[in-house]
Amino acid sequence: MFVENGGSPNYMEIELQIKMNPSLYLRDPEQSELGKNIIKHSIQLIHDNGFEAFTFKKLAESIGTTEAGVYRYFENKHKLLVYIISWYWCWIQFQLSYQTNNIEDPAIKLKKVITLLSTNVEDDITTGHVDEFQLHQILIAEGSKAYLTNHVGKDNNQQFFQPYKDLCNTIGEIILECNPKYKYPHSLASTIIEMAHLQNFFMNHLPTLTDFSKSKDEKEIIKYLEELVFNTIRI
Amino acid sequence: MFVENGGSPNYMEIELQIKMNPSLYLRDPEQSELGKNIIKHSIQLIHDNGFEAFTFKKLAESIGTTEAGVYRYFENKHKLLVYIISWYWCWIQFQLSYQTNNIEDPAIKLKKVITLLSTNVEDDITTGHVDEFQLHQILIAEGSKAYLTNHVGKDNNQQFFQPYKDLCNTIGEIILECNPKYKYPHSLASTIIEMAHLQNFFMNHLPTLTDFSKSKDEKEIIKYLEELVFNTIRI
DNA sequence: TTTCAAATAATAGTATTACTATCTTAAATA
DNA sequence: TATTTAAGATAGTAATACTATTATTTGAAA
Repeated sequence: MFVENGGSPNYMEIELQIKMNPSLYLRDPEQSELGKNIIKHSIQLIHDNGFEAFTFKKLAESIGTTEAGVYRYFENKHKLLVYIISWYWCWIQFQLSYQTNNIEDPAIKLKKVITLLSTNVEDDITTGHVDEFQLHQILIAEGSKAYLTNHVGKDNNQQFFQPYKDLCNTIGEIILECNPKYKYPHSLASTIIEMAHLQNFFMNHLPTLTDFSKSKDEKEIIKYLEELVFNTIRI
Repeated sequence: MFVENGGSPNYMEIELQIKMNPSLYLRDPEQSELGKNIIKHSIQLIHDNGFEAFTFKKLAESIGTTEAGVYRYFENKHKLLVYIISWYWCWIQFQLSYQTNNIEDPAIKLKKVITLLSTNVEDDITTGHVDEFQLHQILIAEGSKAYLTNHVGKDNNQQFFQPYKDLCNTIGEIILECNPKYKYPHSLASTIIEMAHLQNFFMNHLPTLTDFSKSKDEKEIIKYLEELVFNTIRI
C-alpha cells in the first residue's frame, strides 16, 4: 500500500491509492475509468441489494457497459467481493497506523482500534470512487462471505486474505504491548474485528441477540467490546 | 420441542423429535420417508460441498427423486438451510437443558455451555436421519448465511430465528446468574455462540487469525472463551 | 505519420440454476 | 369402493454465470 499523487488535474491534492493483490483481478480496475466505475457501482449495488442479488449483468447496466466488459476486469463476482473487502482492510490498516501514530500508551491504541472498527466511518474524499460508508456497511453484512466458502483454502493460498491477516497481526501486537503475557492475541484480535461488525448487524436486524436494541448506538458496542477486551487481558 | 415415542417398531426406543416452525416448509419433512431423506441428504451434500454448490437438482439425484419432489417440501434452498440450522439450535437447547439439569453452580453451567458449543459432537443415535457431527460442521461454515441476507427482516418477522434467540436468552440468563449486574448478557451470549464456531473455522482454514494453529485442538478454543467470558463478568 | 497493440463495445450463444406447471400413478383413508 | 393425497415423470421458462467472436476506438512506439 502506498500514498501517491494520483495524477489528478488538481495538482496539490493527495490521492490515496491502495495496491491490491493482482490475482484478484484480470485487469487492474484502478487503471481506467471503466475499472473505477466497476468498483464504484459494485459497492453501490451490493450495499443496496446485498451480494446474493448482485449480478454482473445488473452491474453492467448500472455502469452503461456490457457484461463482457465487466468480465474483462473480474473473473467472477466472488473475486470482486474479495477485492473490495481486501481494499477495505487495507484502508482500515492505513487509518489505524495514521490514527495511532505518535500514541505511546498501547491501551489508548487498543481503544482506537475498537472505535475505528465499530464506528460507521464517513466517506473519505481522498479515495474518489470508493464510498467508505457503504463499504463499512458491506463489511458488516457480507464480510464473512469472503472466506466462508468451500474454496477458502485455495483462496488463502493465493493470499486473498492477506490484508485481513495483516490487520489481525497489527492488532495482536498492540494487545501484546498491553500485556506481553496474554496467550491469545490473534484470536482476541479476530474476535474484536468480527464482533464489532456482528454486534452491529444484530443490533440493527436481530436486536434481541444484543443489549443495544433500545439505543441502537455504536457507542454501546464500543463499551461492550472495551470491557470484554480489557478485562480479559487484565488491565 | 418435545420428546416422544416416534412410532418405531422397536417399542422401547425413545426418539427425539423437534417441532419446527411450519413457515419454514411446505410439507413437514418429519412426516414421510421422502421428507426425512431430504433432510438427511441435504446435510450430507451441504457438508461435503458447501451451501453455494448445493442445488435441489443435485439433492434430488442423490435421493433418487425429482427436483419437483423436493420443491413440494421446501420453497427454496435458503429455507431448507434455515430449517436444518434451526433444527440444530433446538437440539443444542435440548442438550443444554439436559446437561445442566441438576447443576446448581451457574459458573459450571456456563462452562458446560462453552464446551457444548465448541465441541464437535458425536452423532446422536436418537435422531435417526440427522447426523449431528456434520450438522455442527455446517453450522461452523454456513451458520451465519441463515441471517446475513437482505431479507433478514422478513425472515425474522416470520420467527425463523426463534430457536437461536431462545438459546441466546437461555445463555444470557445463566450469565446473569453468575453476575446479576453484568450489563451485556445477550451480546456476550451471541459472542460465545458465534466465536465458538468462528474460531474453529479460523483454526482449521485461516490459522494465523488464531493462536490454536499448532494444536488445532478445540480444547484451546474452550480455554480462550472461558478466560474471555469469566474475566469480563468478573468471577 | 504510420503502425500496431491494447481496450472497449456489440452481439451471440451455452450450461446451469431456480423455479412452475401438468399429468399420471400409487398408496392410504373414509 | 370411491376419494383424497403423495409421489413420480416430464416439460418448460426466466435468469444467472459465464465464453467467444468481431468490429471499433485509442494511444503509444517505430
